[in-house]
Amino acid sequence: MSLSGDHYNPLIRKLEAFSPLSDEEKAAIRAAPAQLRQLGPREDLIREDDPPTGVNLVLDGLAYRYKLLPGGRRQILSWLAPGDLCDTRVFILRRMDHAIAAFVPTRFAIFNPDTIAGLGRRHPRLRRAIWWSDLVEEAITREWLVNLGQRTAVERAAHLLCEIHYRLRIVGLAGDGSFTLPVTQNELGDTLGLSTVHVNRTLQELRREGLIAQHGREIVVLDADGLRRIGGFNPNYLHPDADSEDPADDGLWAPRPG
Amino acid sequence: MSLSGDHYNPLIRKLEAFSPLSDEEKAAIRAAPAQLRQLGPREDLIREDDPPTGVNLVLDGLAYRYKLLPGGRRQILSWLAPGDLCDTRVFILRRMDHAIAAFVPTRFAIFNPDTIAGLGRRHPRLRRAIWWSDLVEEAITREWLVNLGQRTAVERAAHLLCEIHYRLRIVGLAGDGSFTLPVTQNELGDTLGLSTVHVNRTLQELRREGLIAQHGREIVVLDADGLRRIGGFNPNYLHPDADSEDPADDGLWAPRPG
DNA sequence: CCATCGACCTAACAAAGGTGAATTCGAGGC
DNA sequence: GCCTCGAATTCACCTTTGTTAGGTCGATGG
Repeated sequence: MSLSGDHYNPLIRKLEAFSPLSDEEKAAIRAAPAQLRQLGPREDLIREDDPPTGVNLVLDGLAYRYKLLPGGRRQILSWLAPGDLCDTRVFILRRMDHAIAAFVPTRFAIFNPDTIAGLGRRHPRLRRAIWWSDLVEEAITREWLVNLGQRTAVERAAHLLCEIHYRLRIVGLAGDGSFTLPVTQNELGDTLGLSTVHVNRTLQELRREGLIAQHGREIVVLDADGLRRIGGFNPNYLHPDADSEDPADDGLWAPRPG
Repeated sequence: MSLSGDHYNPLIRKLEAFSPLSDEEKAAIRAAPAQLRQLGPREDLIREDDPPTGVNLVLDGLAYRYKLLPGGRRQILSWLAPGDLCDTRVFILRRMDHAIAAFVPTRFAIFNPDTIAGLGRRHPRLRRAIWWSDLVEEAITREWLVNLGQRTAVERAAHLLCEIHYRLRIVGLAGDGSFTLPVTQNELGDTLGLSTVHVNRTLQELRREGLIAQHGREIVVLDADGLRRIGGFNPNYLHPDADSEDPADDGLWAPRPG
Protein backbone atom coordinates (compact mmCIF):
# COMPACT_ATOMS: atom_id res chain seq x y z
CA MET A 1 0.00 0.00 0.00
CA SER A 2 0.92 3.61 0.00
CA LEU A 3 -0.50 6.40 2.07
CA SER A 4 -2.02 8.04 -0.97
CA GLY A 5 -5.50 6.90 -0.07
CA ASP A 6 -5.40 8.44 3.36
CA HIS A 7 -7.56 11.44 3.60
CA TYR A 8 -5.62 12.62 6.60
CA ASN A 9 -1.91 11.95 7.00
CA PRO A 10 -0.64 12.63 10.50
CA LEU A 11 3.01 12.64 9.41
CA ILE A 12 2.40 15.61 7.17
CA ARG A 13 0.64 17.36 10.00
CA LYS A 14 3.51 16.65 12.38
CA LEU A 15 6.29 17.70 10.01
CA GLU A 16 4.47 20.89 9.13
CA ALA A 17 4.78 21.90 12.77
CA PHE A 18 8.46 22.33 11.90
CA SER A 19 8.41 23.58 8.36
CA PRO A 20 5.67 24.17 5.82
CA LEU A 21 5.76 21.61 3.03
CA SER A 22 5.15 22.16 -0.65
CA ASP A 23 2.47 20.22 -2.48
CA GLU A 24 5.22 18.25 -4.14
CA GLU A 25 6.75 17.29 -0.80
CA LYS A 26 3.40 16.28 0.59
CA ALA A 27 2.71 14.26 -2.53
CA ALA A 28 6.05 12.49 -2.11
CA ILE A 29 5.10 11.47 1.41
CA ARG A 30 1.69 10.26 0.29
CA ALA A 31 3.24 8.30 -2.55
CA ALA A 32 5.82 6.56 -0.38
CA PRO A 33 5.22 2.82 -0.41
CA ALA A 34 4.58 1.32 3.00
CA GLN A 35 3.32 -1.79 4.62
CA LEU A 36 0.27 -1.40 6.83
CA ARG A 37 0.31 -3.13 10.18
CA GLN A 38 -2.61 -3.16 12.57
CA LEU A 39 -2.05 -4.03 16.23
CA GLY A 40 -4.65 -4.91 18.82
CA PRO A 41 -4.40 -3.52 22.34
CA ARG A 42 -1.32 -4.68 24.29
CA GLU A 43 0.11 -6.35 21.21
CA ASP A 44 3.82 -6.03 20.39
CA LEU A 45 5.04 -4.46 17.17
CA ILE A 46 8.59 -5.63 17.81
CA ARG A 47 10.36 -7.20 20.78
CA GLU A 48 13.70 -6.69 22.43
CA ASP A 49 16.45 -8.66 20.64
CA ASP A 50 14.44 -8.86 17.42
CA PRO A 51 16.30 -7.53 14.38
CA PRO A 52 14.90 -4.12 13.40
CA THR A 53 12.48 -4.30 10.52
CA GLY A 54 11.74 -0.90 9.06
CA VAL A 55 10.88 2.66 9.83
CA ASN A 56 7.62 2.82 11.76
CA LEU A 57 5.04 5.56 11.50
CA VAL A 58 2.08 5.65 13.87
CA LEU A 59 -1.07 6.39 11.86
CA ASP A 60 -3.65 6.29 14.64
CA GLY A 61 -4.05 4.87 18.12
CA LEU A 62 -1.25 5.12 20.69
CA ALA A 63 1.89 3.03 21.13
CA TYR A 64 4.87 2.89 23.44
CA ARG A 65 8.45 1.72 23.75
CA TYR A 66 9.25 -0.35 26.82
CA LYS A 67 11.82 -2.50 28.48
CA LEU A 68 11.28 -5.41 30.87
CA LEU A 69 13.38 -6.19 33.92
CA PRO A 70 13.64 -9.35 35.94
CA GLY A 71 11.06 -9.42 38.71
CA GLY A 72 8.26 -8.29 36.44
CA ARG A 73 9.28 -4.66 36.43
CA ARG A 74 8.64 -2.67 33.27
CA GLN A 75 9.71 0.82 32.25
CA ILE A 76 7.83 2.56 29.50
CA LEU A 77 10.40 4.65 27.62
CA SER A 78 8.24 6.78 25.39
CA TRP A 79 4.77 7.20 24.01
CA LEU A 80 4.32 7.17 20.25
CA ALA A 81 1.45 9.26 19.00
CA PRO A 82 0.00 9.48 15.48
CA GLY A 83 2.48 11.27 13.25
CA ASP A 84 5.51 10.00 15.18
CA LEU A 85 8.07 8.52 12.79
CA CYS A 86 10.21 6.04 14.70
CA ASP A 87 13.58 4.46 14.26
CA THR A 88 14.59 6.12 11.05
CA ARG A 89 18.13 4.75 11.37
CA VAL A 90 17.75 1.80 13.69
CA PHE A 91 18.31 -0.68 10.85
CA ILE A 92 22.02 -0.08 11.50
CA LEU A 93 21.74 -2.18 14.66
CA ARG A 94 21.64 -5.96 14.77
CA ARG A 95 18.84 -6.10 17.30
CA MET A 96 16.40 -3.98 19.23
CA ASP A 97 17.37 -3.04 22.76
CA HIS A 98 13.73 -2.48 23.70
CA ALA A 99 10.23 -3.40 22.52
CA ILE A 100 7.37 -1.44 20.98
CA ALA A 101 3.72 -2.18 21.68
CA ALA A 102 0.30 -0.58 21.39
CA PHE A 103 -1.84 0.74 24.22
CA VAL A 104 -4.97 0.56 22.11
CA PRO A 105 -5.75 -0.69 18.60
CA THR A 106 -3.12 1.09 16.53
CA ARG A 107 -2.21 1.22 12.88
CA PHE A 108 1.37 1.60 11.68
CA ALA A 109 2.83 2.33 8.29
CA ILE A 110 6.14 0.48 7.97
CA PHE A 111 8.61 1.88 5.46
CA ASN A 112 11.70 0.37 4.01
CA PRO A 113 14.63 2.49 5.28
CA ASP A 114 15.53 3.13 1.65
CA THR A 115 12.16 4.74 1.11
CA ILE A 116 12.77 7.26 3.86
CA ALA A 117 16.31 7.75 2.63
CA GLY A 118 15.00 8.46 -0.83
CA LEU A 119 12.52 11.02 0.45
CA GLY A 120 15.33 12.79 2.24
CA ARG A 121 17.61 12.65 -0.75
CA ARG A 122 15.10 14.11 -3.14
CA HIS A 123 13.57 16.64 -0.75
CA PRO A 124 16.05 18.51 1.47
CA ARG A 125 13.28 20.14 3.41
CA LEU A 126 11.76 16.75 4.20
CA ARG A 127 15.16 15.53 5.31
CA ARG A 128 15.46 18.45 7.70
CA ALA A 129 11.93 17.90 8.97
CA ILE A 130 12.56 14.20 9.61
CA TRP A 131 15.78 15.01 11.44
CA TRP A 132 13.87 17.54 13.49
CA SER A 133 11.35 14.88 14.49
CA ASP A 134 14.23 12.54 15.44
CA LEU A 135 15.80 15.26 17.56
CA VAL A 136 12.51 16.06 19.26
CA GLU A 137 12.07 12.41 20.20
CA GLU A 138 15.53 12.43 21.77
CA ALA A 139 14.73 15.64 23.63
CA ILE A 140 11.54 14.11 25.00
CA THR A 141 13.49 11.15 26.34
CA ARG A 142 15.87 13.53 28.09
CA GLU A 143 12.99 15.47 29.58
CA TRP A 144 11.50 12.22 30.88
CA LEU A 145 14.85 11.57 32.56
CA VAL A 146 14.46 14.90 34.33
CA ASN A 147 10.92 13.90 35.24
CA LEU A 148 11.95 10.61 36.83
CA GLY A 149 15.11 11.91 38.42
CA GLN A 150 14.00 15.18 39.92
CA ARG A 151 10.27 15.58 40.14
CA THR A 152 7.79 14.34 42.73
CA ALA A 153 4.88 12.13 41.77
CA VAL A 154 2.45 15.02 41.38
CA GLU A 155 4.95 17.03 39.36
CA ARG A 156 5.68 14.07 37.11
CA ALA A 157 2.04 13.40 36.38
CA ALA A 158 1.31 17.06 35.70
CA HIS A 159 4.29 17.28 33.38
CA LEU A 160 3.27 14.18 31.43
CA LEU A 161 -0.28 15.44 31.02
CA CYS A 162 0.98 18.78 29.69
CA GLU A 163 3.33 17.08 27.25
CA ILE A 164 0.77 14.64 25.91
CA HIS A 165 -1.85 17.34 25.60
CA TYR A 166 0.63 19.46 23.69
CA ARG A 167 1.71 16.64 21.38
CA LEU A 168 -1.82 15.55 20.62
CA ARG A 169 -2.81 19.11 19.78
CA ILE A 170 0.00 19.34 17.21
CA VAL A 171 -1.52 16.51 15.23
CA GLY A 172 -5.07 17.70 15.73
CA LEU A 173 -6.09 14.98 18.18
CA ALA A 174 -6.91 17.24 21.09
CA GLY A 175 -8.58 20.56 21.64
CA ASP A 176 -7.48 23.15 24.14
CA GLY A 177 -9.68 21.87 26.91
CA SER A 178 -9.46 18.11 26.88
CA PHE A 179 -7.98 14.98 25.38
CA THR A 180 -8.23 11.21 25.57
CA LEU A 181 -5.69 9.32 27.65
CA PRO A 182 -6.29 5.71 26.65
CA VAL A 183 -4.00 4.08 29.24
CA THR A 184 -4.57 2.36 32.55
CA GLN A 185 -3.19 3.65 35.83
CA ASN A 186 -0.83 0.69 35.80
CA GLU A 187 0.59 1.82 32.46
CA LEU A 188 0.84 5.37 33.74
CA GLY A 189 2.79 3.99 36.68
CA ASP A 190 5.24 2.16 34.44
CA THR A 191 5.66 5.39 32.50
CA LEU A 192 6.21 7.59 35.54
CA GLY A 193 8.19 5.15 37.66
CA LEU A 194 5.40 4.97 40.25
CA SER A 195 3.29 2.15 41.66
CA THR A 196 -0.29 1.87 40.45
CA VAL A 197 -1.53 2.75 43.90
CA HIS A 198 0.48 5.91 43.97
CA VAL A 199 -0.66 6.91 40.50
CA ASN A 200 -4.18 6.68 41.83
CA ARG A 201 -3.36 8.92 44.79
CA THR A 202 -1.56 11.34 42.49
CA LEU A 203 -4.42 11.71 40.02
CA GLN A 204 -6.77 12.23 42.93
CA GLU A 205 -4.58 15.06 44.10
CA LEU A 206 -4.62 16.71 40.68
CA ARG A 207 -8.41 16.47 40.71
CA ARG A 208 -8.68 17.71 44.29
CA GLU A 209 -6.57 20.74 43.38
CA GLY A 210 -8.97 21.51 40.57
CA LEU A 211 -6.34 21.09 37.86
CA ILE A 212 -8.05 18.34 35.89
CA ALA A 213 -11.26 16.35 35.77
CA GLN A 214 -11.68 12.85 34.41
CA HIS A 215 -14.65 11.37 32.64
CA GLY A 216 -13.71 7.82 31.85
CA ARG A 217 -10.54 8.12 29.81
CA GLU A 218 -11.17 11.73 28.89
CA ILE A 219 -8.94 14.23 30.69
CA VAL A 220 -10.46 17.68 31.04
CA VAL A 221 -7.86 20.34 31.68
CA LEU A 222 -9.51 22.73 34.11
CA ASP A 223 -6.45 24.85 34.88
CA ALA A 224 -3.85 24.57 32.15
CA ASP A 225 -1.60 27.23 33.67
CA GLY A 226 -1.72 25.59 37.06
CA LEU A 227 -0.90 22.22 35.55
CA ARG A 228 2.06 23.68 33.70
CA ARG A 229 3.29 25.42 36.81
CA ILE A 230 3.07 22.32 39.00
CA GLY A 231 4.75 20.14 36.39
CA GLY A 232 7.40 22.72 35.56
CA PHE A 233 6.39 22.24 31.94
CA ASN A 234 8.27 24.35 29.43
CA PRO A 235 7.60 23.22 25.86
CA ASN A 236 10.94 24.45 24.54
CA TYR A 237 12.28 20.89 24.49
CA LEU A 238 9.62 20.06 21.90
CA HIS A 239 11.26 22.64 19.63
CA PRO A 240 8.10 24.13 18.23
CA ASP A 241 10.03 26.77 16.29
CA ALA A 242 9.49 26.93 12.61
CA ASP A 243 12.52 26.08 10.53
CA SER A 244 14.77 29.06 9.96
CA GLU A 245 17.05 27.85 7.21
CA ASP A 246 16.58 28.06 3.51
CA PRO A 247 16.49 24.41 2.54
CA ALA A 248 17.88 25.21 -0.86
CA ASP A 249 21.14 26.13 0.82
CA ASP A 250 21.27 23.00 2.86
CA GLY A 251 23.62 20.50 1.40
CA LEU A 252 24.49 18.73 4.62
CA TRP A 253 24.76 14.98 4.26
CA ALA A 254 23.28 15.38 0.83
CA PRO A 255 24.81 14.48 -2.47
CA ARG A 256 26.86 17.25 -3.91
CA PRO A 257 26.40 18.13 -7.51
CA GLY A 258 29.41 16.82 -9.38
CA MET B 1 43.63 22.85 13.95
CA SER B 2 43.04 19.32 12.83
CA LEU B 3 43.45 16.16 14.79
CA SER B 4 46.35 15.07 12.65
CA GLY B 5 48.87 15.85 15.32
CA ASP B 6 47.19 13.71 17.91
CA HIS B 7 49.15 10.63 18.62
CA TYR B 8 46.02 8.98 19.96
CA ASN B 9 42.57 9.72 18.61
CA PRO B 10 39.76 8.42 20.84
CA LEU B 11 37.13 8.80 18.11
CA ILE B 12 38.91 6.27 15.94
CA ARG B 13 39.17 3.94 18.88
CA LYS B 14 35.46 4.33 19.62
CA LEU B 15 34.26 3.88 16.04
CA GLU B 16 36.44 0.82 15.59
CA ALA B 17 34.44 -0.84 18.34
CA PHE B 18 31.69 -0.93 15.72
CA SER B 19 33.54 -1.48 12.52
CA PRO B 20 37.20 -1.70 11.58
CA LEU B 21 38.36 1.36 9.66
CA SER B 22 40.72 1.49 6.73
CA ASP B 23 43.85 3.62 6.85
CA GLU B 24 42.16 6.00 4.45
CA GLU B 25 39.14 6.37 6.72
CA LYS B 26 41.33 6.94 9.74
CA ALA B 27 43.35 9.47 7.81
CA ALA B 28 40.15 11.28 6.86
CA ILE B 29 39.19 11.56 10.53
CA ARG B 30 42.65 12.80 11.47
CA ALA B 31 42.58 15.34 8.66
CA ALA B 32 39.18 16.75 9.56
CA PRO B 33 39.53 20.40 10.53
CA ALA B 34 38.32 21.18 14.03
CA GLN B 35 38.46 23.87 16.60
CA LEU B 36 40.04 22.93 19.91
CA ARG B 37 38.25 23.97 23.07
CA GLN B 38 39.62 23.41 26.54
CA LEU B 39 37.31 23.60 29.54
CA GLY B 40 38.23 23.86 33.19
CA PRO B 41 36.37 21.84 35.80
CA ARG B 42 32.68 22.73 36.16
CA GLU B 43 32.87 25.03 33.16
CA ASP B 44 30.07 25.06 30.57
CA LEU B 45 30.68 24.20 26.92
CA ILE B 46 27.22 25.38 25.94
CA ARG B 47 24.15 26.45 27.89
CA GLU B 48 20.45 25.79 27.57
CA ASP B 49 18.85 28.20 25.06
CA ASP B 50 22.15 28.91 23.33
CA PRO B 51 22.11 28.27 19.62
CA PRO B 52 23.97 25.06 18.81
CA THR B 53 27.50 25.67 17.59
CA GLY B 54 28.99 22.57 16.07
CA VAL B 55 29.56 18.89 16.49
CA ASN B 56 31.46 18.21 19.69
CA LEU B 57 33.96 15.45 20.22
CA VAL B 58 35.38 14.77 23.67
CA LEU B 59 39.13 14.28 23.38
CA ASP B 60 40.00 13.72 27.02
CA GLY B 61 38.56 14.42 30.45
CA LEU B 62 34.88 13.82 31.21
CA ALA B 63 31.83 15.95 30.43
CA TYR B 64 28.09 15.79 30.95
CA ARG B 65 24.78 17.03 29.67
CA TYR B 66 22.47 18.54 32.26
CA LYS B 67 19.30 20.46 32.82
CA LEU B 68 18.44 22.82 35.67
CA LEU B 69 15.08 23.12 37.39
CA PRO B 70 13.70 25.85 39.58
CA GLY B 71 14.58 25.26 43.21
CA GLY B 72 18.18 24.44 42.44
CA ARG B 73 17.47 20.93 41.23
CA ARG B 74 19.68 19.57 38.48
CA GLN B 75 19.45 16.39 36.45
CA ILE B 76 22.53 15.12 34.69
CA LEU B 77 21.32 13.55 31.45
CA SER B 78 24.40 11.77 30.21
CA TRP B 79 28.12 11.45 30.66
CA LEU B 80 30.36 12.18 27.70
CA ALA B 81 33.60 10.23 27.65
CA PRO B 82 36.59 10.59 25.33
CA GLY B 83 35.63 9.40 21.87
CA ASP B 84 31.98 10.43 22.27
CA LEU B 85 30.85 12.45 19.27
CA CYS B 86 27.92 14.62 20.30
CA ASP B 87 25.13 16.41 18.58
CA THR B 88 25.92 15.45 15.03
CA ARG B 89 22.61 16.90 13.82
CA VAL B 90 21.66 19.33 16.54
CA PHE B 91 22.45 22.31 14.30
CA ILE B 92 18.93 21.79 12.94
CA LEU B 93 17.53 23.24 16.15
CA ARG B 94 17.35 26.91 17.02
CA ARG B 95 18.54 26.45 20.57
CA MET B 96 19.81 23.88 23.00
CA ASP B 97 17.28 22.34 25.34
CA HIS B 98 20.01 21.43 27.83
CA ALA B 99 23.57 22.37 28.72
CA ILE B 100 26.91 20.62 28.43
CA ALA B 101 29.71 21.04 30.97
CA ALA B 102 32.90 19.36 32.12
CA PHE B 103 33.43 17.43 35.34
CA VAL B 104 37.20 17.85 35.10
CA PRO B 105 39.53 19.71 32.74
CA THR B 106 38.35 18.48 29.36
CA ARG B 107 39.36 19.09 25.77
CA PHE B 108 36.86 19.10 22.93
CA ALA B 109 37.29 19.12 19.19
CA ILE B 110 34.48 21.15 17.63
CA PHE B 111 33.64 20.37 14.03
CA ASN B 112 31.58 22.25 11.55
CA PRO B 113 28.53 20.11 10.79
CA ASP B 114 29.57 20.20 7.13
CA THR B 115 32.84 18.55 8.05
CA ILE B 116 31.09 15.59 9.61
CA ALA B 117 28.64 15.50 6.72
CA GLY B 118 31.52 15.42 4.30
CA LEU B 119 33.19 12.55 6.13
CA GLY B 120 29.96 10.59 5.93
CA ARG B 121 29.45 11.44 2.29
CA ARG B 122 32.88 10.32 1.22
CA HIS B 123 33.17 7.31 3.52
CA PRO B 124 30.04 5.17 3.83
CA ARG B 125 31.56 3.06 6.54
CA LEU B 126 32.31 6.16 8.60
CA ARG B 127 28.75 7.31 8.08
CA ARG B 128 27.47 4.02 9.42
CA ALA B 129 29.86 4.15 12.34
CA ILE B 130 28.82 7.68 13.26
CA TRP B 131 25.16 6.71 13.08
CA TRP B 132 25.94 3.75 15.28
CA SER B 133 27.49 6.05 17.87
CA ASP B 134 24.40 8.30 17.70
CA LEU B 135 22.14 5.31 18.23
CA VAL B 136 24.19 4.05 21.13
CA GLU B 137 23.93 7.43 22.84
CA GLU B 138 20.15 7.29 22.48
CA ALA B 139 20.09 3.74 23.83
CA ILE B 140 22.11 4.84 26.86
CA THR B 141 19.59 7.57 27.60
CA ARG B 142 16.79 5.02 27.46
CA GLU B 143 18.67 2.69 29.77
CA TRP B 144 19.14 5.56 32.23
CA LEU B 145 15.38 6.05 32.13
CA VAL B 146 15.01 2.42 33.20
CA ASN B 147 17.59 3.05 35.90
CA LEU B 148 15.74 6.02 37.37
CA GLY B 149 12.28 4.61 36.92
CA GLN B 150 12.68 1.05 38.13
CA ARG B 151 15.84 0.45 40.06
CA THR B 152 16.66 1.05 43.72
CA ALA B 153 19.56 3.25 44.77
CA VAL B 154 22.02 0.37 45.07
CA GLU B 155 20.94 -1.10 41.75
CA ARG B 156 21.25 2.28 40.03
CA ALA B 157 24.72 2.89 41.34
CA ALA B 158 25.89 -0.60 40.43
CA HIS B 159 24.46 -0.24 36.94
CA LEU B 160 26.13 3.11 36.38
CA LEU B 161 29.49 1.80 37.54
CA CYS B 162 29.22 -1.16 35.16
CA GLU B 163 28.31 1.07 32.26
CA ILE B 164 31.06 3.60 32.84
CA HIS B 165 33.64 0.90 33.35
CA TYR B 166 32.52 -0.71 30.11
CA ARG B 167 32.57 2.54 28.16
CA LEU B 168 35.98 3.58 29.46
CA ARG B 169 37.43 0.21 28.54
CA ILE B 170 36.25 0.60 24.95
CA VAL B 171 38.41 3.67 24.54
CA GLY B 172 41.30 2.23 26.49
CA LEU B 173 40.85 4.40 29.57
CA ALA B 174 40.26 1.60 32.04
CA GLY B 175 41.62 -1.86 32.68
CA ASP B 176 39.55 -4.80 33.80
CA GLY B 177 40.04 -4.19 37.46
CA SER B 178 39.66 -0.47 38.05
CA PHE B 179 38.94 2.95 36.63
CA THR B 180 38.87 6.60 37.62
CA LEU B 181 35.53 8.17 38.51
CA PRO B 182 36.34 11.88 38.65
CA VAL B 183 33.02 13.11 40.04
CA THR B 184 31.78 14.16 43.44
CA GLN B 185 29.03 12.33 45.30
CA ASN B 186 26.84 15.35 44.67
CA GLU B 187 27.33 14.93 40.92
CA LEU B 188 26.65 11.22 41.21
CA GLY B 189 23.43 12.09 42.99
CA ASP B 190 22.32 14.44 40.24
CA THR B 191 23.07 11.66 37.78
CA LEU B 192 21.21 8.95 39.67
CA GLY B 193 18.33 11.05 40.97
CA LEU B 194 19.47 10.62 44.57
CA SER B 195 20.49 13.00 47.33
CA THR B 196 24.17 13.33 48.13
CA VAL B 197 23.60 11.75 51.51
CA HIS B 198 21.96 8.73 49.97
CA VAL B 199 24.72 8.34 47.39
CA ASN B 200 27.12 8.15 50.29
CA ARG B 201 25.04 5.44 52.00
CA THR B 202 24.75 3.59 48.70
CA LEU B 203 28.47 3.57 47.94
CA GLN B 204 29.12 2.37 51.47
CA GLU B 205 26.80 -0.52 50.86
CA LEU B 206 28.58 -1.49 47.65
CA ARG B 207 31.86 -1.44 49.58
CA ARG B 208 30.41 -3.35 52.51
CA GLU B 209 29.19 -6.05 50.14
CA GLY B 210 32.69 -6.40 48.78
CA LEU B 211 31.71 -5.32 45.26
CA ILE B 212 34.01 -2.34 44.96
CA ALA B 213 36.75 -0.52 46.82
CA GLN B 214 37.60 3.15 46.52
CA HIS B 215 40.99 4.80 46.75
CA GLY B 216 40.35 8.48 46.28
CA ARG B 217 38.63 8.70 42.92
CA GLU B 218 39.82 5.32 41.78
CA ILE B 219 37.13 2.64 41.76
CA VAL B 220 38.46 -0.88 42.16
CA VAL B 221 36.03 -3.50 40.91
CA LEU B 222 36.39 -6.38 43.33
CA ASP B 223 33.47 -8.46 42.08
CA ALA B 224 32.53 -7.56 38.52
CA ASP B 225 29.96 -10.34 38.21
CA GLY B 226 28.31 -9.39 41.45
CA LEU B 227 28.16 -5.75 40.41
CA ARG B 228 26.57 -6.69 37.08
CA ARG B 229 24.06 -8.93 38.80
CA ILE B 230 23.03 -6.31 41.35
CA GLY B 231 22.72 -3.59 38.73
CA GLY B 232 20.97 -5.85 36.23
CA PHE B 233 23.60 -4.73 33.75
CA ASN B 234 23.30 -6.23 30.29
CA PRO B 235 25.58 -4.47 27.79
CA ASN B 236 23.39 -5.26 24.80
CA TYR B 237 22.09 -1.70 24.78
CA LEU B 238 25.62 -0.51 24.05
CA HIS B 239 25.45 -2.54 20.83
CA PRO B 240 28.97 -3.89 20.91
CA ASP B 241 28.37 -6.02 17.82
CA ALA B 242 30.68 -5.52 14.93
CA ASP B 243 29.04 -4.13 11.83
CA SER B 244 27.52 -6.85 9.69
CA GLU B 245 26.84 -5.05 6.45
CA ASP B 246 29.12 -4.56 3.52
CA PRO B 247 29.41 -0.80 3.38
CA ALA B 248 29.90 -0.91 -0.35
CA ASP B 249 26.29 -2.01 -0.64
CA ASP B 250 25.02 0.68 1.60
CA GLY B 251 23.56 3.50 -0.37
CA LEU B 252 21.13 4.72 2.27
CA TRP B 253 20.92 8.46 2.48
CA ALA B 254 23.93 8.57 0.26
CA PRO B 255 24.23 10.05 -3.19
CA ARG B 256 23.24 7.62 -5.86
CA PRO B 257 25.40 7.27 -8.90
CA GLY B 258 23.62 8.94 -11.77
C1' DC C 1 -29.88 -12.73 36.06
C1' DC C 2 -25.37 -14.12 37.40
C1' DA C 3 -20.42 -14.87 36.95
C1' DT C 4 -16.31 -12.96 35.49
C1' DC C 5 -12.77 -9.81 34.65
C1' DG C 6 -10.21 -5.77 34.46
C1' DA C 7 -9.72 -1.32 36.19
C1' DC C 8 -10.24 1.78 39.83
C1' DC C 9 -10.08 2.87 44.52
C1' DT C 10 -9.03 2.46 49.70
C1' DA C 11 -6.58 1.55 53.95
C1' DA C 12 -2.80 0.21 57.10
C1' DC C 13 1.68 -0.49 57.30
C1' DA C 14 6.62 -0.84 55.79
C1' DA C 15 10.55 0.67 53.38
C1' DA C 16 13.26 3.78 50.80
C1' DG C 17 15.07 7.87 50.37
C1' DG C 18 15.20 13.07 51.55
C1' DT C 19 16.49 17.00 54.82
C1' DG C 20 19.25 19.88 57.71
C1' DA C 21 22.91 20.22 60.48
C1' DA C 22 27.00 18.87 62.27
C1' DT C 23 31.62 16.51 62.05
C1' DT C 24 35.66 14.47 59.88
C1' DC C 25 38.94 13.91 56.26
C1' DG C 26 42.46 15.13 52.93
C1' DA C 27 44.91 17.81 49.59
C1' DG C 28 46.91 22.17 48.64
C1' DG C 29 48.77 26.69 50.02
C1' DC C 30 51.51 29.33 53.24
C1' DG D 1 53.37 22.18 60.76
C1' DC D 2 49.07 24.89 60.34
C1' DC D 3 45.00 26.77 57.73
C1' DT D 4 41.48 26.45 54.55
C1' DC D 5 38.16 24.56 51.76
C1' DG D 6 35.61 21.35 49.41
C1' DA D 7 34.20 16.80 49.77
C1' DA D 8 32.93 12.83 52.39
C1' DT D 9 30.60 11.16 56.26
C1' DT D 10 27.40 10.72 60.13
C1' DC D 11 23.16 11.41 62.71
C1' DA D 12 18.33 12.19 63.86
C1' DC D 13 14.25 12.85 61.96
C1' DC D 14 10.75 13.16 58.50
C1' DT D 15 8.25 12.58 53.95
C1' DT D 16 7.28 10.16 50.04
C1' DT D 17 6.32 6.20 47.91
C1' DG D 18 5.82 1.05 47.82
C1' DT D 19 3.39 -3.16 49.47
C1' DT D 20 -0.23 -6.13 50.55
C1' DA D 21 -4.68 -6.92 50.64
C1' DG D 22 -9.04 -6.13 50.01
C1' DG D 23 -13.18 -3.77 48.09
C1' DT D 24 -16.18 -1.44 44.42
C1' DC D 25 -17.82 -0.64 39.87
C1' DG D 26 -19.06 -1.35 35.08
C1' DA D 27 -18.89 -3.91 30.86
C1' DT D 28 -19.30 -8.39 28.83
C1' DG D 29 -20.95 -12.87 27.98
C1' DG D 30 -23.44 -17.17 29.24
